[in-house]
Amino acid sequence: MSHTPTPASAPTPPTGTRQAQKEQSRRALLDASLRLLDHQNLSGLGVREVTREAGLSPAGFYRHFRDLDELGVTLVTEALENLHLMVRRVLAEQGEPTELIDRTIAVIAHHVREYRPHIRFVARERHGGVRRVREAIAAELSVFTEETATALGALPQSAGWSESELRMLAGLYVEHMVSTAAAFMEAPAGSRAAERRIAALARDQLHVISIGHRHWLAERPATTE
Amino acid sequence: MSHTPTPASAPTPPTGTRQAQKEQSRRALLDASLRLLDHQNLSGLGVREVTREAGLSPAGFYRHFRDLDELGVTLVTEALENLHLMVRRVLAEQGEPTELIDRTIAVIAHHVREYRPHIRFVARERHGGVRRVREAIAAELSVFTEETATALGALPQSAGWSESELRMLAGLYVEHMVSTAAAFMEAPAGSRAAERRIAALARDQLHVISIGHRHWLAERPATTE
DNA sequence: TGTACATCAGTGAACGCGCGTTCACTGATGTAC
DNA sequence: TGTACATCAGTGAACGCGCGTTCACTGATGTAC
Repeated sequence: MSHTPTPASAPTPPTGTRQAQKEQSRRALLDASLRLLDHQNLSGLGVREVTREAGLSPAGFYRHFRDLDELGVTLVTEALENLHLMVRRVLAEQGEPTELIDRTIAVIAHHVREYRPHIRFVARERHGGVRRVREAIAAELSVFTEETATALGALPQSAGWSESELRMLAGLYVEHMVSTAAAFMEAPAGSRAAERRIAALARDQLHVISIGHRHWLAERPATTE
Repeated sequence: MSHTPTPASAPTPPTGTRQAQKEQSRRALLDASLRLLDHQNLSGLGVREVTREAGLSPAGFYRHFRDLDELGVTLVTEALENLHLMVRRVLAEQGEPTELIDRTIAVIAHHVREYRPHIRFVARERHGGVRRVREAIAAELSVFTEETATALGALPQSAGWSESELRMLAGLYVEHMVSTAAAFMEAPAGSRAAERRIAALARDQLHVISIGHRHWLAERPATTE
């Protein structure tokens, strides 16, 4: 913190180099894993495979992680931080429903473009074979639903809604966001045409939900709650 | 076809026994795989693992399948036939929206209870590591969306809807069915309480969509289509 | 600045193991007469 | 019905291979004086 910046190529290497190099290797392992996970499951990953892709010797792996499960958990955390970022950006939007919907979709599309490997990882492992990972994802999505419910509660069209009704609606929105992100992700990498098609579809679907939102209090079924 | 039924425990074994025994082994391999896939990915399955679970020798596997990919494709086909059955049963329902929604959820819950391993398999591999499997699932879901669109088009509240609007709405319903099935599936195996909670939530969410459906023509955004 | 020692990220070789696949075989099932 | 031969589902042994993990090591980085 209070150190002066280290000059480039000093004759005596500056303090901190070692730690920075270690961090670089760790990052290389994580990035190599994300690359391999593009066409593979977490449970299919191998130590030798990852170190090969990262350019380390197999034994080097153990300077950074006890085993692949530990690396897996690290990836989950990273991926979920990412998802978190996306949801927060969506919820920060303001304005009329129509603008709000368009900006929500734009945020999702941008986020998938920027963090495709992380998003793919979450989609793949959400119902995947590793229980600990599945539960971490479910817990995070449940937090998102709560946050979304709070945000929805602040909108004028939610006046008179109970908390559990808000959570119900939030669940619908979150589920739709997830499946829209998955759709963007499955689209051919650079295809603007596909992206536009998906965005237009998602937009209309969000409008259907939004219209349902507006008329719910007047038309909800009798036995709700 | 024109054979008489074979009497039990004949001194000379009846013709057809051999084929029936082979079929039994094949079934054992498929069932063993489904059991193993309850806590594992398709790409994590092994020939020796499957034959061990099925009670065959490793070499016996090759009398039935060329490799695990072939077995995997067979499982996909079976699971999707199952899903097909479920969707057909949902679409065959008739009546007022409220009844229709309740019966839809009942069909999904029943189907998940009956065919949990198949449903789990589809959920797990939908975004899983095997492209061919992923594409088969996507293609099948797309067929369901078309069928659902046709069924929705026959309802009185869909008068005046374009084909592409019907597909858009059908996509929303199918996506919701899938995520409801996934929710039932993740619930603790026998918990009626959890099932009831999920069903009540799904019911209200379907009502929101249904209300949106009813008001769409009057309130849809200007630039649709 | 220079020197002597400590740390520790990364290496290369070695291990035992379970894997997928092949092979020649066995014996119950099926068929022809 | 009985007999002699054909079929082929399932077996057990064997193979070569890549895996995860360990180990003693090396040499660049860091520290104390």
